[in-house]
Amino acid sequence: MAGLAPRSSVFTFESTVHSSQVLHRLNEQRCRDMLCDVTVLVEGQSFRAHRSVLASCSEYFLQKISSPTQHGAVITLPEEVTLAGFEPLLQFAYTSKLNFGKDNVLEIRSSASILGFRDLDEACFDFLLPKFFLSRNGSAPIVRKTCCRKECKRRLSKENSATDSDDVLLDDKEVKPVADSSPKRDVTWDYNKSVSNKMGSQNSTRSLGAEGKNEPVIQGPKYRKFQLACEKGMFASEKCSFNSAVSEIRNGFALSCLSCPNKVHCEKQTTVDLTGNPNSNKCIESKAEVQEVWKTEKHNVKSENCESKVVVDISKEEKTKIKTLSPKPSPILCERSSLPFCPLMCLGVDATITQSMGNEKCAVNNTESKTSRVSGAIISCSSQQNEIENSRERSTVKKETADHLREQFRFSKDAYQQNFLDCEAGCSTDACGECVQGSSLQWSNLASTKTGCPFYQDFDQMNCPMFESEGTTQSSVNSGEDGDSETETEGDSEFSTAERALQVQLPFSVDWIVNLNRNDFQQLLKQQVLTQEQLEFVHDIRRRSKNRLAAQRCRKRKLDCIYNLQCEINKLKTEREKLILERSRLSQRKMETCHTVNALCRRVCSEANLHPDQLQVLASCTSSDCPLSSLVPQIDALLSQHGSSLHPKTSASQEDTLNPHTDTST
DNA sequence: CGCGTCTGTCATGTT
DNA sequence: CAAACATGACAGACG
Repeated sequence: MAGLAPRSSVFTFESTVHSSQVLHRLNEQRCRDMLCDVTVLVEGQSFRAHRSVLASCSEYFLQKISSPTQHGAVITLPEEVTLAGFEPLLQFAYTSKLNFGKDNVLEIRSSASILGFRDLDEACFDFLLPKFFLSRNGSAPIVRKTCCRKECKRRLSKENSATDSDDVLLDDKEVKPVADSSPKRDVTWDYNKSVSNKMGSQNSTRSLGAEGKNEPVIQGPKYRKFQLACEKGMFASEKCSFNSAVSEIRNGFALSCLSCPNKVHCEKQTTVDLTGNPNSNKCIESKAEVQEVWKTEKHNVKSENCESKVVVDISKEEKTKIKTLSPKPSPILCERSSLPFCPLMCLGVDATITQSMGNEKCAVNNTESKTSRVSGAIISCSSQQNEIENSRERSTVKKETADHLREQFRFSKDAYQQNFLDCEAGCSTDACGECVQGSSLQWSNLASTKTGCPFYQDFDQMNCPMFESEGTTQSSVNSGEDGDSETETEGDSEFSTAERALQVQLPFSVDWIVNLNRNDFQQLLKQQVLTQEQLEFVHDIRRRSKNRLAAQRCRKRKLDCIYNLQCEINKLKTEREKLILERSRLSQRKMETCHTVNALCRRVCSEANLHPDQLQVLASCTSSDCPLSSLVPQIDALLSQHGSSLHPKTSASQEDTLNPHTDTST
C-alpha cells in the first residue's frame, strides 16, 4: 500500500509570515545599524539603511544605487525632500506603515512623489488630503446604514442632501489607521494588510450633524454667547475639521483595535492581518470563545471556499500570542461603526466576503449612494444596478461561507442572534453584514471597552466631540471588564450596566440602544416586547449615556471657550502693548513738534517786532496741546509796558492767556 | 489628609 | 408635550 504513494510527491510549505518577519528583522537591523550599507542625508540628518530595501521601495533609490556613478555609501536627497517627509517614508519602507498627520502629510506626499515610493498611491493622498484640509466647512454627515431597506430609504430621503460618507473598502492595499499612543494626531496607514473591513458610522449622522460641522456652532445659548464673544471659531473648527476628516477616515477605512495600552506593542499588533502577519489578529484576543473558534474556523473556511482567500494560517507564535494576550476584553473597532462588526474579519476572513456582503447590502439599501474608488479601495454603496448584480453573483459563494462562519459564531445567548437575524424584515436571510451584527452585538456586550483601543484614546484626546461622542457612546455602555486604565467609577458603572443588561436579559446590545436615533429607538421598542424592567433599563441607560456624552461635550466646549478666551486675552494684551508704544512714540513726536513751533515763534516775534495786539492774536492761536511758551515772556513784557487794559487777565494765568478758549478779550 | 482634576449622574432649563 | 440637548451642581475616584 505504501508503494501507491509516489515518493516523488512534492509538498510546498508556504509561510505567510515569512515576508513580514523578514521586513521586521530588517527594521530591527536598521535600528541597530546592523548590515546597513547606505547613509541617506536629508536636511543635514543622516539615516542608515539597507540599499536593497531602499531600492526595492523607491525608484529614486533604485536609480541612485544602481547607477554606476553612484556607488557611494552616502545618498544626499534633493532639497525638495524634507526630513518630515522622508522619515515616515523610511519607516514605511521597513514597516509597511506610514505614520502621518495633518502636519506632515503634504511633505510626505511630496517626498514620496519625488522619491518614487512604490506602494504608496497618490490616490490615497488625493483621497485623504481633501478630508484633512477641505472639511473645514464641516464634514459631510455620514449616512447611517441600517439593515432595513425601508429605513435606508427613509433616511436617505431625509438626508438626501447630505453627502454620503462612503464606506471605503480596500482591495489590495488597505488604508488602515492604526493606534498610536502618542498624543500626536497621527494615523498609521497600513498598506500591507489585505483585510478590508467595512466601516460605517452608526451614530455618525447624529454626531456629525450636531457637532461634526463646526463645533463652535453648536447649539446652546450660553455657548453661543461664548462664541459670539470670542468670535474665534477657527481654533475649534480647525480642530474639528481635522477630526472630521479623521472621523471620515475612521468611518471609511478598516480600523483595527488593540487592547494593549502600550504603544509599541500596539503598533506591532494592530492589524487583523489576513496575510498571516504575526502582528495581527488582536481583535479576537478578547474572547476565549473566539480563540477556540479560530482553530476550527480556519479549516472550515479554507475548505469551503478557496476563492474567498481566507488566510487564517497563523503561526504557532501567533497562536501563542493570541492565547497569551490579555484576557481583557478586546475592543473591536468594527463594532464602533455603523456597519456591524464582522467576526469574520477578525477571524481573518478575506475582506472580500464582508465587503461584498456589505456592498450588496448597501447597494440594495442605498440606491442613491455613490460609488467611487480610491486607491483600489471601493467606496461602497454602489448605485449601479449592474454592480449590485455582480456583487450578488460574486458573493454568493462567499455568502455561504459567511453564513457558515456566522453559524460558528453563534454563542450561547441565542436570543441576541435571533433578535437580529429576525430583526428588520427583508434582511434577515441575507448574509449581509447587518445580520452578522448579531454577533457583533454580543461581542460588544461582552467586549467593548473604551480604553482598550489606543486609536480611540488618541482621538479622545483630540477634543472633538465627534469622536468623543462616537467613541464614548460605544465604549461607555458595555465595557465592564476593563479595569486597568479606566477609573473605577467608569469601570464599575459600565460593568454594572453590562451586568444589568444581562440580568434583565435585554434582547439587544446596550450600544445599540444608545446609538439608535429617536425613530429607530422607538421602532425598536415597538418591535420588541419588553418587560417593564427592561423598558426602564433601556430608557435609563439611554438617558444616562446621552447625558454623559452631553456632559463631555459641554466640558470640552468649556475648555475650548476658555482656550479661546485665553487666546483673546493674549491677543488683546499684545495689542495694548503695541498701542502704548505707539502712544509714547506719538507723544515724543508731539513734543518735538512743539519745540520746533516754539522756536519758530520766538524767531518770528523777535524779528518782526510785533505789536502787542498781534502778539495777542498769535497767543490766541496757541493751544493747550502745544502752548507757545516762548511767547509768554514777550507778551508779559508788552503788557507791562502798555498797561493791563489790553489784557487784564494775562497776569492771572498764563495758561488762560495762551488758551484761546478762555481768552475773553477781543 | 487636603486639594485639584476628571468623570458620571442628576436636576433643571432651553430648544 | 415629549425628546434631545446644554449646563450647573454634586459626588466619588484618583494622583
